[in-house]
Amino acid sequence: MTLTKADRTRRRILESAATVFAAQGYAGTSLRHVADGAGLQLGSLYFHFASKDALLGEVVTDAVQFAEDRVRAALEARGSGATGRDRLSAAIRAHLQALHERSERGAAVVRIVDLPRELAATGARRHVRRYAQSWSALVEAAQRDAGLPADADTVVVRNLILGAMRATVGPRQLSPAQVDSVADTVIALVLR
Amino acid sequence: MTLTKADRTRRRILESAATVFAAQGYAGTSLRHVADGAGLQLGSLYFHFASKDALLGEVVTDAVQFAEDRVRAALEARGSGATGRDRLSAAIRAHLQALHERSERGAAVVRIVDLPRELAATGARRHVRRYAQSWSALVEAAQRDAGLPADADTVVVRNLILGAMRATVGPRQLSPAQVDSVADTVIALVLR
Amino acid sequence: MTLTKADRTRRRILESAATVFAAQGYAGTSLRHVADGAGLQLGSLYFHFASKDALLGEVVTDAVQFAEDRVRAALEARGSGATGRDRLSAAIRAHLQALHERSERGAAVVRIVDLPRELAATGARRHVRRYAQSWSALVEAAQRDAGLPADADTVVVRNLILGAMRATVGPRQLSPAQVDSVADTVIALVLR
Amino acid sequence: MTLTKADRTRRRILESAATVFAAQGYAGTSLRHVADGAGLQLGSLYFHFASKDALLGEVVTDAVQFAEDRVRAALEARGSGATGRDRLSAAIRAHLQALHERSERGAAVVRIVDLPRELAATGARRHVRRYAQSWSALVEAAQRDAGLPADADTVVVRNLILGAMRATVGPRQLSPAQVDSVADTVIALVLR
DNA sequence: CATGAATGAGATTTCATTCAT
DNA sequence: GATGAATGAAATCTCATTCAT
Repeated sequence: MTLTKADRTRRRILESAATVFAAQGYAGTSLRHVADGAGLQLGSLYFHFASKDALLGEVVTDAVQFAEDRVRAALEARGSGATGRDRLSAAIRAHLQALHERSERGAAVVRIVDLPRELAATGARRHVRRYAQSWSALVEAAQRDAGLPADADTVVVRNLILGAMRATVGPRQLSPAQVDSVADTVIALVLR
Repeated sequence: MTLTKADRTRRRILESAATVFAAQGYAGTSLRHVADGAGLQLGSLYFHFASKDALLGEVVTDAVQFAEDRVRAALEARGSGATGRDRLSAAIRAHLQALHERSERGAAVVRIVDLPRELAATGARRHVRRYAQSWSALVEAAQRDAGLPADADTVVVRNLILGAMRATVGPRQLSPAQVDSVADTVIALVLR
Repeated sequence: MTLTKADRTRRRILESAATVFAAQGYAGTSLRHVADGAGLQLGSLYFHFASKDALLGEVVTDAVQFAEDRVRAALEARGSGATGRDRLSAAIRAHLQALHERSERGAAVVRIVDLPRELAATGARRHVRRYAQSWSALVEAAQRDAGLPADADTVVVRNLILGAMRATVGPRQLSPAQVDSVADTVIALVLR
Repeated sequence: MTLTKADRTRRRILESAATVFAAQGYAGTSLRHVADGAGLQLGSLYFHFASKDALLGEVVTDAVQFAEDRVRAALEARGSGATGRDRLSAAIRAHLQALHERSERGAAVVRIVDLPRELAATGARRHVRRYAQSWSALVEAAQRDAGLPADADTVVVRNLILGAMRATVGPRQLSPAQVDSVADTVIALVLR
């Protein structure tokens, strides 16, 4: 197999860290807790990640890429002829699904995106920014479509939509059906 | 008048704590930092508050009451004849204004409301819940008005709207004019 | 009394630290060991010193000042008419006595003066340099006196003499009589 | 020839260790640093040395033998008819040259000889003691010659001379010409 | 009311050491 | 012979909390 032992351990650490970061925030996360979740001793984390900051950076990068992949796939499924409204609607559903996926992947984005202090030194910011920009494009297209208010600031609208979706993640996990229903509501609310 | 020295110190601590909690989150806040901000020694905090948790509880209670007051005042200004749409629109503007007020009062709600773990033992939860319920009522009325999608779950819609507004608070303080403009956008987005 | 509780604790920490630094070197010194020697809990050190580096800085400053005082007193006792030979001879005896004084004061200079890496940020370097310069002056005067080889580099000679004296400090404490005898030998060796 | 691969690796480790031990002291030396210097992975050290202590023991033994060889060669070059003064003078120059040789061999003796704690279990102490005794013999002969004060304790004088020379090793490497000049000064100072 | 001093638990990080491969 | 992966203990430092003054 092409997945080394280290690769598998790294992934276990990333998943444990994503869960704990999402639940407790950066400062509230203890690496001992992360290590426990990964079935490792505390010191062993440092074989795989240089510091808590570096670990956060990789978790965020990973989570953003995950959401990005889901959104891209959803848009590709719509085909190139779709309207701005349709595309935004598909993206909303995909983003929500990613957010509510098993906490080890999706939810981490939620809480951490607004903790930029610790991300300073890492490369994760680039990924976050790129993902945000792809949402700006989606919003702009929908504004041209009259799916969204045309005279509002695109960035503000984008942040409102992302913020609304972020607020749907709570302590309890939602079933896929519930996620779908929430997606319907978001779409009904913003894409009248 | 009847404001004792202790009362004034208490208020200074609450303001300092609100600022630091909002900026750094609960776990990221050190009481030394709070004490510095209040011009006190670390040990002196404990004369006024029993613990960090208790301090958080009071900050949240205080901040929620502050927002509640603003929203109530805005609604009263509309008079009792206003439509559901109008009332929700006024509440959105007032809530946003409270959120972006001087950090010592408003912003604290933002980051902390979604840290229910630490609030467990305090009375603050009651206030948060009561405020949320008053928003449910506003949303429901607007749904009856056809200002909002009538067939969506009221609680979900309420959380989406509050979440969108919460996402407007960032590291940089907004001017009153900017807050007004953001309020226009939120209203345009959800109350088409 | 004019010595606060904190002052007394600080001194206990400095003495414990001087002993341990001298015996184990900087890297080999654990602050837990220092705290034990001072009869404190580990964490309590940080009320008095900001970091291990800062503690080292104060220990070195303290030890250098101690040796400086002894040498100055000895020179003053000789009076202003003394020859360069006499003055250097008195300084050697005083320096050795300071070095072999209770380990909590003197010996620390010994091992630590040649660990300049850690002293970088502290003000201790200034003291060390000043003390070294006063020795240069003593050596130079003795060279003019023909007490020491006149054509040798003053700084090199100074370092040889200080190095020779430093080598007299070992794991076992010397009695004052032994220190005196060692001083006689040093003087006989370098001030023929 | 008969130098196996393991032998060559061992030597690389010893050289790296000598450099790092000399620069950072025993406690300040991390085996990862040593391994890096030898172009190996950390774990591989343990194939060649049983522990950090054992490695130190071999480094010290090696360094002492190196100095011993130099001194013996210098004495043999003087021939058997040389005076005690001449022999001591030659030994001083040779010892200094060994001390300032490439750091991988010489300098290690310097800092480590006075860390007897860690050497306890190893055979290195024997070598250090033997080398020190050969210096005692040199000093004693020079005392009989009237090259050194005759009534001083031989061991004390020996330690002063070795200590003075040790103090010449600093962070910066000296050129052979500088070493020669320092040797001249040491000889002028102690062998008037 | 407030401070100064101390505590003890917990945080991140480093490091010597082990062992299967 | 050497590496990769993990361990466990110890290091420095932070912090909520206590309590005598």
